[in-house]
Formats: sequence, C-alpha cells, structure tokens
Amino acid sequence: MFEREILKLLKTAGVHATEDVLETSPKDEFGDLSFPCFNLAKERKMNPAEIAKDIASKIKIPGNYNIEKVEVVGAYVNFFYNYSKLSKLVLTDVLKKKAEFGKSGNRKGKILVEFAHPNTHKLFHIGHLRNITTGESLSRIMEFNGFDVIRANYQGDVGLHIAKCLWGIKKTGIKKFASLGEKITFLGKAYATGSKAFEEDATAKNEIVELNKQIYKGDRTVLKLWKETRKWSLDYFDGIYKRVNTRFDRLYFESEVAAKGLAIAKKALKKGILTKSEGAIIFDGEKHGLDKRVFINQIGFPTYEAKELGLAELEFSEFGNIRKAIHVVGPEQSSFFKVMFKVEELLNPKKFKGKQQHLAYGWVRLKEGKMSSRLGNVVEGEHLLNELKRIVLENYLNKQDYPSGKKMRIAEKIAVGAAKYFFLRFDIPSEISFDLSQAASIEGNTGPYIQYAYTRCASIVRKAGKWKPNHGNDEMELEEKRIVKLLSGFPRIASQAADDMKPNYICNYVYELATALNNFYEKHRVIDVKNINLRNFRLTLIKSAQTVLGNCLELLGIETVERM
RNA sequence: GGCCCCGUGUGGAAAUUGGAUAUCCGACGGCGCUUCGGACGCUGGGUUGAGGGUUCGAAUCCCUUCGGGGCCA
Repeated sequence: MFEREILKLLKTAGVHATEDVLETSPKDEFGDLSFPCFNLAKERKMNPAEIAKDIASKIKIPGNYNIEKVEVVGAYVNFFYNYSKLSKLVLTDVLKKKAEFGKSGNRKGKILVEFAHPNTHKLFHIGHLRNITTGESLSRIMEFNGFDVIRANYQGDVGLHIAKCLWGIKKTGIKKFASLGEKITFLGKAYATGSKAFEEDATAKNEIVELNKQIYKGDRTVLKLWKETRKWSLDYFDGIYKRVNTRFDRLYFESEVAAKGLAIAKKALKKGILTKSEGAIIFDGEKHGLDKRVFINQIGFPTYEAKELGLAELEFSEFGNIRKAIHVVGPEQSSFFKVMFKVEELLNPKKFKGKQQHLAYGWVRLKEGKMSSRLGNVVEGEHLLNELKRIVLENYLNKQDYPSGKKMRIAEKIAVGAAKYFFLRFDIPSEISFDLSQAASIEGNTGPYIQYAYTRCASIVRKAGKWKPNHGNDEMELEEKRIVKLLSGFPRIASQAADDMKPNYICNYVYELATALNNFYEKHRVIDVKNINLRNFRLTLIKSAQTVLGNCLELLGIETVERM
C-alpha cells in the first residue's frame, strides 16, 4: 500500500531498493512491510543484522507520512503503517469501488479457457463438477484482472462410447419418457448395456464398431437417433451449467472438428511432421522425448489427436489473436497434451508456440466410499449437489423460520457454494477425497462458513438503520486493524491468483477475512455502541468487509445470500 | 522400460513461491465465553516420507531412494 514511502525512507538511509524486494510481514508484530537485508549483506560483506540496525537508525519519518514507525528484528527492517490513515484510504476505496474493488486492468489480451468437456450420452460425474468449478473461477479471476476471457467447452459427441450407448438403445428399444431425468437415466443404462456387451460378446463388439462407422459417416439409419439422444444430453448439461452458474461463449463438438482435423493431419503428414506406421498415421514423439501417438488409424479415421488439431485451429482463429489457451482437463491427458502442443508448434509456431497450456486437476472421489449408484463406482455430479443440499437443510437451515420455498432457494445456493468452495480450496493438482459433511459444515474452512460471515455482516448493517460512513478512527482496536490490513491486501491477492492461476489463494484469503470478522464481533459491539463516531466507523468497517467477502465469493463463482 | 503429478502433527489442508518461531480446520484431553444471528478465546502433541547437495537461509530448487496415483509402449 505505501511501498513508495518506504522506498523513499530507505533511500534516505542510503539504500536503493525496488518494490519487489519488500515483503509482507508474516506476523503483526513484525509490522506490515519488511525489508530483508541479506542481499545487502552479501554486497557489503557485513552481518545482515547490523546492516538492518544501521538502516533503521538513519531513518527519520516525516510527520505527513503514512508510516508510523520502523523496528528491527534480526536481519529485517520492519515498517509499521499508521492504521488510522490506512483505514481512511482503504475503506473509502472499498466503498467507492464496491464490486470493482481489487480489480486491476493491467493485464490485457484474450485468454481462452476451455473447460467442462462432458461427453454426450455419458454420465456427468463429480470430476466434471470440479472441472467446471475450476474453469469458471479461473475465468472470473482472469477477467477481474483485465483479461478478455473466452469460455469454451469441447464435448465428445462421436466415438466408441456413443456407439455403445446407441447399440444398447437399439437392443432394449426406445420408449416415451416423462422427463429429462428419465431420459438421462435411460441413456446411462443403455451405455452400461453396450459397454458390457462390447467386453463380453464378440458379435456385439463387431456391431458396435460398425455402428461407430455409421455415426461418423452420418448414416441415415442412425442419424435421427443420434441427434435426438445427443440433444437429451446437451439439454441436461445446460441445466447443470445453469445450476452452477456457468455459461459458455462457444460449444465445440468432436463431430464438428473431425473433418478439419483429418485434413490438418494429412497436411502434417506431407510436411513430414507425422509419419506412416503399420497403415496408420502417427507422431513419433520419441525424438522429442515424448510418446508415440496415432493421429489417423488404419481404417482412415481421425483419432482424438487429429480432432484436437481441428479444434485448436478453430480456437485460435475464431476470436482473433489468442494470447493463451488454458485447457482444464484431468491429469490422465497430460502426455496427450504434450504431444499435441508439440505437433501444433511444429505445424505453426507463430500461432501456437508457448500459447497452449494444460491445467491438470487431481482426481475426485467420495470420502464416504462408493455411493449407491446403479452405474458402479462413479458418482454423479448432481447427486453430490443434492446430498449437500440435504445436509445443509438438516444441519442448520431447517432450524430457521423461513417459508419453505425460500428455504429451498437458500439451501440450493449454499449447497452449490459448499461444493465449489470445497473443490477450490485445494491446490489444483492435488487429489480430493470429497467429504460431504465437512464441505457442508458451517465450521472450518468451508463455503458455508464464508457465507455465514457474509450474512452476519449483512444482518448487522441491515439492523443498524441510518448511519454515516466514518472511514477511520484515531484509536483502533487490534481486531479492527487486522480487518483493515486484510482488506488492504485483497487487490494483491487477486492479481496473484491470476498470475499463478490459483483460485485457492482467494479461498485462503477469504477464510482469513471471515475469521478476523468473527474474532472482531466476538469482542466488540457495533450497533449498540454509544459513541456515534465509533459506531459509524465499525459499521463502515463491517460494510467494507462484507463487500470484499462478496467480491471473493464472486471470484470463486459462489452466490451470496443475505440470510441463512 | 520411459514420462508426469503427489507425499507436511492421528485425519484433511496452508505457507504471499527461496525468508523470520511451519499456520489453520477436524479428531482427542483440559479450561473459559455464548453476544448484533455462538461458529468464539486459551492449552497439549512435527527430524515437512528417508538420505545427500546448493544457499547467509530449503516444506519449497537439484540428485538418490521409498510409498501412492496417472499416462504411453
């Protein structure tokens, strides 16, 4: 916040430093910003602790500065803010900018975030939920920092899994269904039937392979069924996207990029990037320390690899100049992407080199073990959300005296928020064992805990009636200072989350803020304070904190509620 | 066989990216508080899987090794 002043002060002590060597102090007793003297020690060949003492003794702080004092601990020169001044600046800024507070326009350019990727005719499972949650949050964080984000979703609507499903449907026959849910259940069963037959029955296997060819060719005998059932899946996915608050700028389909991919792969063969091997067209990645991968198989069909070439071509030409494309995809695809990025780079370095990135997130499983699911050990995404909703209602919402419709709406938002928060608070590559009761708990580092902190702020502000903002008091309590300090740190956290592509920075931060708030109104009163200045100041503080809590939740893709 | 990810108190995670005494949640034991809507305060437990290296300084970087997961052949 006051880095410039500190640099000036250091200059008067004969030290020329830049902003990036200043560190935020890990503890309050170490002040707010620190200057470590290790590098100077090396230059001057002196003891760093002595240098620190020397620097501190030479610093005289002018009265109009926002820095209050300087102290030395070990090799660090620690600078302390004047909190009354800091508070005035920060709270004024927060309440002026509101949802825009913390926003930075420094980063420019178009970023394509490709996420979700469910396959039609197949289950939407909890892994997809983590995927969407991560992609959506990342998109929001990028936008918040100035990037122009394009949300893309690449869905598999052709391939063997579709053939298995359609084969299963043909076997059992199609009926009239009352709801979309029934249709999806039916598709799931048909897929299971086809999948099982494929493994166990050689005749069935041949039929499925044949069916697959027909789907690719757009054969009339299957086209109608394919189109109809494909639409069921897509309608169902749409419902989920709405439920978790995501939208896409562009839906890509495997069926759409297959022909283009095939053509590009053939071109790559001519250029010598791909080679022939045993009747197939492959990329011999071993020269580059990568895997061998098939692009066109023996019967002349484009594989997943070739289609990806077609996809990349579209993604990098439809929206103008793309600065970076981020593929939010599971870790099992990592060697696939390495090969793809290499091939694309060889095809067109100017267009692709260094612009493709695979963001691999860890697997998700349910802590409670395998759940009752007719399809074995896969847990449906919606099932997770419904379970969380049930727990939220049971644990605390049913104790509240709200009309039942309202109760359900709140429960829905909290449940979705609980799921999202649980996914986002972990580092992206780490595997998650989803603990339903922990995720839905109002205690600990959870979505409901953050939501609760928000509603409590809202409640206090609501009950306060009329008041005038007071952005800073001369005397401030420790708990007040703590909140002000945290609020001042939000812009920095938000931009770091974008640079490192880590939504969990936001979770860590917002959890700290919520905890600081709980600590605060545990000790201090707000509404019934008699001193009007103090009352106004505390209300201003609470209102500001509520705003920043809201901004954080927005970045995570979680909706806030006023009451819970 | 080759490559990638992960390993932090009993369980789950964090660590401002190489900085100060490794922090938090949960479980367990003990004490206190309960308010604008309790979601709070204090307290007990760690060779950061193991071993070495680089550095003034390593959970973080490098090498070796063990364990878990994944991909390719």
